[in-house]
Amino acid sequence: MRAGYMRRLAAGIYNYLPLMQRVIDKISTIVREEMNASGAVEILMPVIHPAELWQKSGRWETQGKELMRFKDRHKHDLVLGPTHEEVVTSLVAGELKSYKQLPLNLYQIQTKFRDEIRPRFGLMRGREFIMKDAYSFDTDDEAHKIAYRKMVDAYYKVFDRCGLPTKKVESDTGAMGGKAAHEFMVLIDTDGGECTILSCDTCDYAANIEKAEFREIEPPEQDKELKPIEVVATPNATTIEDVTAFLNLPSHRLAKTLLYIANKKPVAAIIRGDRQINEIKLGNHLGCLEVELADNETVERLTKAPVGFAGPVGLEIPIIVDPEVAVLTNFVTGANKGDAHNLNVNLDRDFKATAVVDIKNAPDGEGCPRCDGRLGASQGIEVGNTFSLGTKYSASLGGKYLDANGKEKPYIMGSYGIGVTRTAQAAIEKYHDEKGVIWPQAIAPYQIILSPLNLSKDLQRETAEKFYSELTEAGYEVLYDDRPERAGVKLNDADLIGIPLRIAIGDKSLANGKVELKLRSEKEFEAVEIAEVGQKIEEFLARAI
RNA sequence: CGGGGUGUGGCGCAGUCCGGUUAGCGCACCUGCUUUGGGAGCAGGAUGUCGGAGGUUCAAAUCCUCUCACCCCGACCA
Repeated sequence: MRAGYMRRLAAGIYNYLPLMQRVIDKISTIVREEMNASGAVEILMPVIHPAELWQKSGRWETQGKELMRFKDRHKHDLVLGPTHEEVVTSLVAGELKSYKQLPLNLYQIQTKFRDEIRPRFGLMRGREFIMKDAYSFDTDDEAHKIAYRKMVDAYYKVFDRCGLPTKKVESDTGAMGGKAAHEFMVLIDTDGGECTILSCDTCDYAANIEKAEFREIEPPEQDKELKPIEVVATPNATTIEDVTAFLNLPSHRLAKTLLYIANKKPVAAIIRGDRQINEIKLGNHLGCLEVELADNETVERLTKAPVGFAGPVGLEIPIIVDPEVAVLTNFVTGANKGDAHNLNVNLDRDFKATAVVDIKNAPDGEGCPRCDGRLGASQGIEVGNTFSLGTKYSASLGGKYLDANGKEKPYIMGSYGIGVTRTAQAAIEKYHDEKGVIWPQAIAPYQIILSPLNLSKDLQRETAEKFYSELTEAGYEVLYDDRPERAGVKLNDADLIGIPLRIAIGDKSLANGKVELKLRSEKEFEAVEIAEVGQKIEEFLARAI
């Protein structure tokens, strides 16, 4: 980053320079305070994990290539920890034997590793990042709910204190497993978000697009009577746009057939032409973590037609149909023949569905699944997540306690993450202008930047030095720009690094016994009598984000 | 994983097609003088295994082979 906060060392791996280190420290402190207040206890676990733990939980396989693996000199498989469910469970399994020792919540703040397929967006998706991870252990679901609630409350407080109001949304559990999950999203107006969320305009339903459901919708206006199937020539029309244009039909009267490879077997997914496939929903239905679009060769082998003309009629592989398609009549599909489509296709009469399940992204503007409201899409950055894990890890890693009746039971667990470096990045993304960053004061590296505009003038230098010692004495964090640079350089740099309050000391105001206070978030400065600066600082900072 | 691209002082680039003096330029850096309220001017100076290995050649940043690293796009198209 240009402002001197960090430097890239390798793809997705960064050095944090002094300013960023202070920001990380501020965020960590807030996180620590709120975690401690919620009753969680800080520990520190190793970065390197033995592969056995990951093999026991099954994530050695399911985490796939994202897991950083290596071997030591004895050829033992080791892992650089991306998260610590396995380690914490095995730790607690050795310590906790009685229900009297529960509930328990352990957390740590530490560097994590994920070998992202494609690191990008700086700290958004790095291969190495700092995360706070907490793990709760409870006797039963009721107790777990209380622990979960506490974490959620603590998360709202953490992000509010950081100046980043968040929205809690439902999310997919992914490779983490377990029962339910939420993500904490910072909403971004511009297009800086890394994922799309849908939220209801009436109730508090909100979900990641990976997970979002919506109310069943009415089928579009269409024929009541089933017409016989008809093959039409559609030369070179391989995309939905081509076919709608060629046949002069709306795209929602078309059904697109996508061929996937799931667990090494082909499967067809059929959704309306105007919808987008949701591979996570499809994968969840099929019971696998990753589904992959079939390559062109496979498509041609299965459909006996070039890519672009796939259809369900005559396909001899499992066919998953989206409910929106199931209610269509006389729709259009590929004909499994080059340059041809089928008209008037109907489910059940012309082909059988292996399953009818929701496998599409929830479209913008559709009905909320919980109330009469409408869903709207917005961009967000995920800064925290919470998972109800059930007994997935405790059962596989021997995490058991004795209950009041002397019976052995696995703990009910939860896992809770806050991306510390990503929170910093989210703040930058949310609060910046063309000149640079505008930090919320709670996580700014310094509260005040002191900028004497010409250090070669004795009066300016002496005034600045006096301010620096007095303000520091008074408990403010002050960055003193004592570089012998020109005024323009210093003022631009001050804007760039985004310290909330700037005190400029220059001849113009100093001649009247004044210095200039300016908030980074505001346009105008105010010349203030030197004697009144202390009081004015309070007023200014109270106004800042 | 597929496609494209780039590696040359600290940073950004030119030179490569068509091999041939001492490998240039801008910014940054150092010294001096002037300047000093929104990214200063002049003068002088330092800085390079041309990503790496091998090869062709009298001669390689330049041609050939291999390799490494990084960046961008795609992998939500049927």
